Amino acid sequence: MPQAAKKKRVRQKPEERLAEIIKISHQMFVEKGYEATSMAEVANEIGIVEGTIYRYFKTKKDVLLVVLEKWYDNALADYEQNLAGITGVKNRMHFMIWHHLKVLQADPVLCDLIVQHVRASDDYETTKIFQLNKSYSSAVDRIIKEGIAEGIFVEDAPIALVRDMVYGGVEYHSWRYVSGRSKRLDVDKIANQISHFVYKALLIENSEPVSSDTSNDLVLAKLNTLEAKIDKLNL
Amino acid sequence: MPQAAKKKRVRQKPEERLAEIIKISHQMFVEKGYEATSMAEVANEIGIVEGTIYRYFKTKKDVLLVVLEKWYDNALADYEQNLAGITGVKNRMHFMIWHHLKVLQADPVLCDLIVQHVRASDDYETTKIFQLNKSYSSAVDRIIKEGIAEGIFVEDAPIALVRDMVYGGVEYHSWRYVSGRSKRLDVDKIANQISHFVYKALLIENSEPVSSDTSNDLVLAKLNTLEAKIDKLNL
Amino acid sequence: MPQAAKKKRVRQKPEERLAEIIKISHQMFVEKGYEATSMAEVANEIGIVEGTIYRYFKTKKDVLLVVLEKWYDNALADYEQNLAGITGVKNRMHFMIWHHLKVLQADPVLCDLIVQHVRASDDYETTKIFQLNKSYSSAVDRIIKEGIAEGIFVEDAPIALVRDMVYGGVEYHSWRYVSGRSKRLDVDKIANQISHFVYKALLIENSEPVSSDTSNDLVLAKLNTLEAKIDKLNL
Amino acid sequence: MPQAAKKKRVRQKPEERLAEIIKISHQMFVEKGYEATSMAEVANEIGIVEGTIYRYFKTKKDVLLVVLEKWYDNALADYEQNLAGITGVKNRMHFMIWHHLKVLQADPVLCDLIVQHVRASDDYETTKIFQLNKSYSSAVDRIIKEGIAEGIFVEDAPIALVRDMVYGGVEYHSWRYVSGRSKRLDVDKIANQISHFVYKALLIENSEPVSSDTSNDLVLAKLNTLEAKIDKLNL
DNA sequence: GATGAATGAGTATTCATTCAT
DNA sequence: AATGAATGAATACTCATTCAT
Repeated sequence: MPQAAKKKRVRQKPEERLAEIIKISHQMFVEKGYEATSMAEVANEIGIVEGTIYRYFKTKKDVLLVVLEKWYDNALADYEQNLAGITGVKNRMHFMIWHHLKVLQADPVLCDLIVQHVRASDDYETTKIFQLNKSYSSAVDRIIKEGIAEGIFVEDAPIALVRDMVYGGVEYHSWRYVSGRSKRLDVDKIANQISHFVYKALLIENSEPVSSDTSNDLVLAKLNTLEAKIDKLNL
Repeated sequence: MPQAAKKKRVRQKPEERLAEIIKISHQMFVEKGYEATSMAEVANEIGIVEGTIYRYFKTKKDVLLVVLEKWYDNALADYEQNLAGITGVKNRMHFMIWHHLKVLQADPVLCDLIVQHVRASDDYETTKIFQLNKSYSSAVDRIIKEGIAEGIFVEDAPIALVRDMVYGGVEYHSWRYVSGRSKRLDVDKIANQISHFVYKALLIENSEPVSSDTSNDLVLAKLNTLEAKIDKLNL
Repeated sequence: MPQAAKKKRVRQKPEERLAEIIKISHQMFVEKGYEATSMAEVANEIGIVEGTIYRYFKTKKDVLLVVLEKWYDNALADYEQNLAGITGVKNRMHFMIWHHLKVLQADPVLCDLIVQHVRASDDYETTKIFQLNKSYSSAVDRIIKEGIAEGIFVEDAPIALVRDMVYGGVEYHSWRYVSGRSKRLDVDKIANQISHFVYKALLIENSEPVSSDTSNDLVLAKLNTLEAKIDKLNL
Repeated sequence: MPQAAKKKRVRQKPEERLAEIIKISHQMFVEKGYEATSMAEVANEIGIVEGTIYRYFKTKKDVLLVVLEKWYDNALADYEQNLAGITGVKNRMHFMIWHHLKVLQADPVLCDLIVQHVRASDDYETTKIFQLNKSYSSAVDRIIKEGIAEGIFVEDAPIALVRDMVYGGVEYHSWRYVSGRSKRLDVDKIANQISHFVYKALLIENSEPVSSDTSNDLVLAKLNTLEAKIDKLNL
């Protein structure tokens, strides 16, 4: 078909143009998938021309990378802060899992893009996403170590394995949801189940009741503190 | 002019040709991935022309499907039998997990192909692979139900979730290995860890040494001690 | 997909096999069109193998040619005879047109195949179909010449043109029907219209009333009277 | 190694490139037919690559469609105007037929392409060509109705049939010429013949010298004469 | 800084026909 | 006589990327 009407040429600041490319690419990658999205379509949607995108990005994959980085960065923006504000191993563990589920629920497609196109590539470890992911997943390690330090988790807790089971389980479950195999993704319920499950599995065998309030650990900690103080008083 | 020697027409039994196509495709899919493998390459590798492949398969994706089916079928060939020969919930659970890890360890790339190209497709549920997978994963359900029936697992064990965590965890862990992020895949160790982990998480709290209603007692004991101390102070 | 169950090998007399190939090809050409019908499909439908067809035919086009010949031959089988049994220029003309319409109505697709694949080819004039068609269309010429000889058609009747308009008109009209642009193909009505149209156009201007059966009666009555008188003379 | 000189990237105005593609495609379609013309050949002839064509056209068939539209549009450009300038039913009818013949004579192959590839397709009625053709053939209807209104054509003139015979006849005749079966296409002569033929066939019988209800009378008159002569004999 | 026309290297798939068995 | 496995050449269409303007 012959050409359609010429689009108006809108000149924009580089940062805005860049932001626009990222935004539209993000949208289209999510809607149609990475491979099914052609640069021409992206350009057309923005109202610019393919060549222009290549002034900002060396490669289509670069666009994807930046899109994913931006999104990931944003998704984890307040994660650490929020996590820092939560006390108690169980609470923190619960929040971690809950947060991961939330992220997956909000943007399952992007997660998939990371899995398929970033994590699989050879230079994954050089990407910013790898860094983000590392710091993200390190939280699991920290929390478990906290539990160990507090004496509620077994000393030989298989940290890496727990991480794998938490993330793997969440991803696997979410995938069932994303692919339509599961009807609903009840984030709160699943988060509870998983955290409870993991918590229980890590507990020192006779250290504590598994069920009980999530505040059990807190209570113990407080009690210990209290005891110490009282001891001092007694001296 | 480059070489253009006429290829000798080699006639082969259909089963052999078919097997050959499946074998070479399998290899190349594993080595280069599905998309990066062109039918021309496969044909060339075998020493036939593309058209010949299309006498045996309607479509490239069909080739993939059959390759995966064949492999999967084979991988699960004696699984049920072996599982049937194992007694004890813990042992059975361990075997189930160990077996899955073994399969993934042997052919992680094919697993990936299933995830990426079969599980993702709309007609997944009509594939033989779906059936295989279903019967495969149903083993998890059965084992957990056995545990419940035997009175060692909690009545409200989140079966689906456990399944997700087991498979998800195994896949995630294996993926780290496959992608080279993890050095070794110690199947036995991991199988032990996971099965232990899951087993413990599912145990009825005071039914076995694993759990602990004793923890409650501890708190109570602590509180009693504390109370006594406070009482002393008050004197 | 791998091979399905082997078909039983049925050995047949060459003539039967040939007839079968022609029959099935005929059917499939009509149903799916020439290009859309593959030799493999034809063979499969018969229960034989591609190679076998090529023992009977040199080429796919040869199959088509024979199919069309056989059909055409058959369609015109009793045409000449029937035509010979009809007297009167007008009646003969009407029959000729009516017959052509009937043929087109019965097998419009085959006619189309002739137009598209046979008539268009360079060696058309060497085909049997050309011969058949020639003898077929020569009937038009003969009838018109009869009309001229009888003194009812103008001496300079443009015979070739009439032939073109008759066949062209019929084909064009039928095509509208075949392609669904026209609802019904009322063979009798159209045959009447065309023959009437042509007849009138060819009539010597003041030789005879075109319409009216009433005029016929008058003439007949007159002729009868005349005959009686002549008979009397002969006495 | 054969020549592999890098092609110089020649940039051209879109309209020119488009025109070029249409022009060359037109030529090659005419020379080799639609199916036998590959996009690669067209591109090569122009000196561009296939991909470039696909910047201007979505599909090979689109190219054909535009080629045909352009040509048809052009062919009919001044038809209506010229027709409007001609008075008299007979003259107008003659011009209509003559014009159609002229078009066919000038580009018989393209007509064939329309017949084979456009008119046959399901979405024919959505094409511009359909519109053009419709308005084109409606001229026949109008002219015949004029004749009826003027009282020179029979009231019940089978308009649709006439249209079929005119177009069908012209096409059929032209086809004989195109396919080399007819030596010459004497447009003027044929146009005269057809228009005369049609005109005469449509005339009210005794409205003009052409027709004749008078013919009946003439016969009767002759018969009367004859009778008189016989009567004389009887005396 | 931007444009957008042009590139070029794919890629799956089809099918009439051949020929070794 | 038949088989049917194998051929091989063709073809429309895609798209990330480049570069002349």
